[in-house]
Amino acid sequence: MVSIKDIAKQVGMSPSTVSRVVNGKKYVNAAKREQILKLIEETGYVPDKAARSMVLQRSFTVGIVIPDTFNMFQRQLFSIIERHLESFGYHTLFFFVKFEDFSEADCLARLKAEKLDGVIMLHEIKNPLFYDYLLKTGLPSVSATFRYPGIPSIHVNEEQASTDAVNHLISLGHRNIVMISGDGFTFGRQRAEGYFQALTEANIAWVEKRVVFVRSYTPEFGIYGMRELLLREGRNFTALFAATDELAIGAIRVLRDEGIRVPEDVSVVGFDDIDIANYMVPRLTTVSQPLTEMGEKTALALHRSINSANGIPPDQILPYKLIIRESTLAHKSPSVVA
Amino acid sequence: MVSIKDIAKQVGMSPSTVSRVVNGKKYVNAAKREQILKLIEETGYVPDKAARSMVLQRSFTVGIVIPDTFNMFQRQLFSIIERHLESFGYHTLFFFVKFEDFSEADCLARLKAEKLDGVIMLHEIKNPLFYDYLLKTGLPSVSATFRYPGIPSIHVNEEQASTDAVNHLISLGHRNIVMISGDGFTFGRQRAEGYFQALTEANIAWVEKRVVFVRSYTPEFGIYGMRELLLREGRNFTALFAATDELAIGAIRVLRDEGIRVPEDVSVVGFDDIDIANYMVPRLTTVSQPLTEMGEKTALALHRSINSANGIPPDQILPYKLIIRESTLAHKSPSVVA
DNA sequence: ATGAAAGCGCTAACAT
DNA sequence: ATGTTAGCGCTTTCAT
Repeated sequence: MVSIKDIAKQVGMSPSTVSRVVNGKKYVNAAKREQILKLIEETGYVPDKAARSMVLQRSFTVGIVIPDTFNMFQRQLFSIIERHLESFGYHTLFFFVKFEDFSEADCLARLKAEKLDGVIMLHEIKNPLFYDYLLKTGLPSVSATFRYPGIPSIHVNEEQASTDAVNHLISLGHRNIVMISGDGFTFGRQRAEGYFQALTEANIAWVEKRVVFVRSYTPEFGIYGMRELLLREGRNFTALFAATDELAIGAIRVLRDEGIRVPEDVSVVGFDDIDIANYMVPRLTTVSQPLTEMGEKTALALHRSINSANGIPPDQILPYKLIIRESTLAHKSPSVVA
Repeated sequence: MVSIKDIAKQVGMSPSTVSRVVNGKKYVNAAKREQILKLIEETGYVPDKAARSMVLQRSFTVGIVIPDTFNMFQRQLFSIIERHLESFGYHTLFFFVKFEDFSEADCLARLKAEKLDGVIMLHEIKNPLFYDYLLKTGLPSVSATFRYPGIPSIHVNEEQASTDAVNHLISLGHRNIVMISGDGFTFGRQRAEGYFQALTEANIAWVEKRVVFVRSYTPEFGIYGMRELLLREGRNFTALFAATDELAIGAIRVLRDEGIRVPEDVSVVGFDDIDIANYMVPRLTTVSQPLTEMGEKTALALHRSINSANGIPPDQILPYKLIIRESTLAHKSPSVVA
């Protein structure tokens, strides 16, 4: 590999001069600069990142912590964030963390081993030590899609959004509404709370067990969730609120396979408005999070946090939007079933 | 940040001893080892990666080059690869490359700046300089899903698989088959070749313009592709072969919106067997690539290549499988339309 | 405007 | 078994 010394030797100058050229510093003779640039071009020299990071005590890269099973919403989000980060001049290092505790510990260790400029959390780590580290070292960090005390975060009002989603169902005449949500992350609980809230406000009696909590938020678990619901409730419901579009997709699969029509027999609303939602049959009614804005704001908040001692707004709550498509329909009989 | 010197000082030993403990080397007194381990635990010390990488001249990390618009198939593949790489003790660094030339150049520069142990290409870069670098430096590398001369690669016989897919349609009585494929990557062309091949073998006259090549392989471009087909052909076809499931998903959207039923009016077969294929309505008939095996083999081939001077089988061709689901049906009238 | 020298945190070769 | 030393590739004082 060609190093700065090689370049220096070949042009008969010192490494310092080459370094100055590479980093665009002043105080170097124009002719010499040209000569060096030319040689760099020819040799394809690129400064060693490790060496650079060692002396500078920083890496110009930010870490993104994300579940290794990231869903389509997160996938879209991190692309946007990555793009913005890059426009600010950062590289991006992904930390895919699995659900197991050891994976979180491992992630923390790797995080420490890098001289990151900052970190973005797209994943709600359970281990408090993780947040302690962030907070204690003052490593600039931002969380997106969830809140953690002390860490600036960008998110939507999950509970309110869910209440709106369920209200849509209620306004369509549905009274008999079930839900599939998930464990493990705050948002699953929050979305369920929103559901309870809507029912309460509408004076519809609700019971805990009409929402089933599954282990993950994928279509596969949507299948499990709906099967469980069918077991618990029979066909005694006319609408479903799924905590994610992917859960909804799995649930709809089961419904169809059981000969239950969506939306004629059961209306379904999802959450996230992932790309594919609009390609499903029927197109999915869902809550759209402002992906682009979220990504932008997240990258920007981190950038600000890195470049200024003074505080960042600890919390930014972004607007969501209910997207009504084809998977919800007015309840046929106006009589209340429940 | 706590360094190896801090640890050494606190226990009153030399950095070398601490280093030995950290790296699990022999020749260190058991009691001292314990003492050091304890302090490391307490302080949360983690060796600085840059420093380590600098002296060792390697990083224990492998780079994965992947399009920034990676599709669901690639998404599933890289997760598997990442998991296996990790089990071999490597970390993973992602290089998301955009379609533009500057992005490829940038990717190469970043690649050079890291002391990677190896690289996995999940993306067919256009710039030959990129491959030159890999080949000249002898940096261990493996390409998956496509071939490049001189680089060991893991893939499926794309052309043959496509021929099989189209043969399935033909065996169902379809004679009037159109295709949507994409530019930019070899596989798009190969899959089209397979299509032509099947028609030729079945003595069905074909014309180039019954396959439309779109710019990308996403559902969105499936929409464009089908619209174009409808423009060119009217409704004069009974089956569609889409070069990816995502293209198929977009195409089916248009078909349905036009009131054309799938599979009753038009049969559709996709390619890749992404997770969601089985959740579509109708479930998608498609060609399944052996994702798991592919990921395993790719990681293993790289690992071997890193740890042995002697050659790796330059090419591994894996078996594919046609998965027949609900989106294909026998052509209603046995009379040939074309 | 340019070069010499020190040092970032670590490991390994070489003492002892 | 343990410590001392040199050096990985770079940037940055500090001289000149």
